[in-house]
Amino acid sequence: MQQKTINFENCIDNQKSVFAVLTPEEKENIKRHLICNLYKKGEIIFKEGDKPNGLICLSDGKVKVFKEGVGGREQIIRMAKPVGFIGYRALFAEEIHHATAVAIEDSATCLIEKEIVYQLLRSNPDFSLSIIKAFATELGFSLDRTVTLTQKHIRGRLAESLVFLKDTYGFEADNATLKVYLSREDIANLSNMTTSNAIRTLSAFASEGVIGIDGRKIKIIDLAKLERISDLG
Amino acid sequence: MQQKTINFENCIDNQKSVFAVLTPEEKENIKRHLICNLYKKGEIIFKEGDKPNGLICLSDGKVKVFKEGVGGREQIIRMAKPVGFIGYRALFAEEIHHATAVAIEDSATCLIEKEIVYQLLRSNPDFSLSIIKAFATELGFSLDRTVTLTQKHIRGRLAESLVFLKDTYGFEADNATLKVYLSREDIANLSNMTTSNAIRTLSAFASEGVIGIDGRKIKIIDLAKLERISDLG
DNA sequence: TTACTTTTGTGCTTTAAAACATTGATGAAG
DNA sequence: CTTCATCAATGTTTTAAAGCACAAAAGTAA
Repeated sequence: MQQKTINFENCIDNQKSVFAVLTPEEKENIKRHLICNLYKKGEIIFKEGDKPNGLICLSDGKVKVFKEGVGGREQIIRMAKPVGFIGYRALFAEEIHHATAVAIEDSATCLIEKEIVYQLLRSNPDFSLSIIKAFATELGFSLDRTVTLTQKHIRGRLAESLVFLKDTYGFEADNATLKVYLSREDIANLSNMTTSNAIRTLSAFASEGVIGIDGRKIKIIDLAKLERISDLG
Repeated sequence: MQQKTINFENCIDNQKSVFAVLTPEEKENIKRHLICNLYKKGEIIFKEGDKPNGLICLSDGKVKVFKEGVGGREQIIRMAKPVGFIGYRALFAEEIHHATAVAIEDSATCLIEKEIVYQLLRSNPDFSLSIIKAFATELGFSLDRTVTLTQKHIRGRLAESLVFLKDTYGFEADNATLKVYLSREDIANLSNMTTSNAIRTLSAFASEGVIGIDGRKIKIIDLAKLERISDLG
């Protein structure tokens, strides 16, 4: 257990989340029942086969969610940031988890029990509507991704991943360095390629002046060119 | 316009659909407002960029839904059968369509206007819940598919597609012939491969005695073996 | 029918990406 | 500081799948 102070309530009060449509009373009720957890970098939050027992909100940190594929090869299907949710698909499908969530840096989560979530869905139509919209949007991303992961070539896929990481986590203060530090293997698993190819292609991008590399620090030097590589496929 | 008589109400009364939770009055109200359409084989029902104006139910026929990828290559993301819905993702995400739906045989659809759908979502929590569950399940399929399409080899992907077609459309009276007749190109677009490779691999399966081919008629001879090929990747 | 287009089937070539092997960094643990 | 382990980098080989070219078959329309 860490000593760091985390504002767990940020999950509920965030104006962009599905909770924005809740009444103050509903929010208070959730807050009273939050079950919060801390995870160290590398720790598993849930894994394939686990039964979901509530809606997990990532309050602080970063999390990768991946599926095991053929021969144990993992495909990263989501990168979560605060304040976002993880594991909700299995919860609402009433299935066991089909993916594994691992903290890629020290992280904090809050869990809202299943019963409370369903109670809200039944009592607040706006909440249901925002969940439906969130799922429909997410499904759109997933389908887009299926097409790009299968059709783009290595350079296109890697470029797309880098742009995706930028969009998700943004830049450090220098306005160029990606605010997320992944291993080459994770970058490969996100982009559907082998680790060697991720390394090779990152080097290629660096020597072309599109990005800068310093260990796990990746600096985007020419975003327009990176986007062009991504779009060309 | 065809003369064939279609029972359009099957969309609403189907016990397995999301409408099963509606009251008789709600169902009657929908039925009064149904907008029905007939499409000939090959006709477009909606295309990428169109604005959805309601929930489309496929009442009769078969429909493929695909996205245009790199270089215009199409990836089939859904195969719809009666009684199922198409185009609902864009509707609920409040986006334009990100995919195109084409009838692969003469088909009939009913459209439930957007306003009526949203009115139901607001008034009937069970309806919302079943929509949420449907989306969560669908997202699960999509994520599974992303992994198999990217990680399995050609034989595995094709075998998976054939099993998928069997699960979706079932068999003819002989209990072996797939009850759907796709071009080799469509089979390829479903399985993320080129047409030549689909043809080649189908021939290979046939000569191995796993399937039988007679034009577009595909007979599954050894389902267990086909599933094994699919699982091995 | 005939002509024309589309679809299917094959063989051959090329290429992108995986697999493998090895070495050099980097970093944590004793 | 040294040792061990993980991670990154790079070159080489192998292979799966795409690309291409062409011929045969099957639909489709005039």
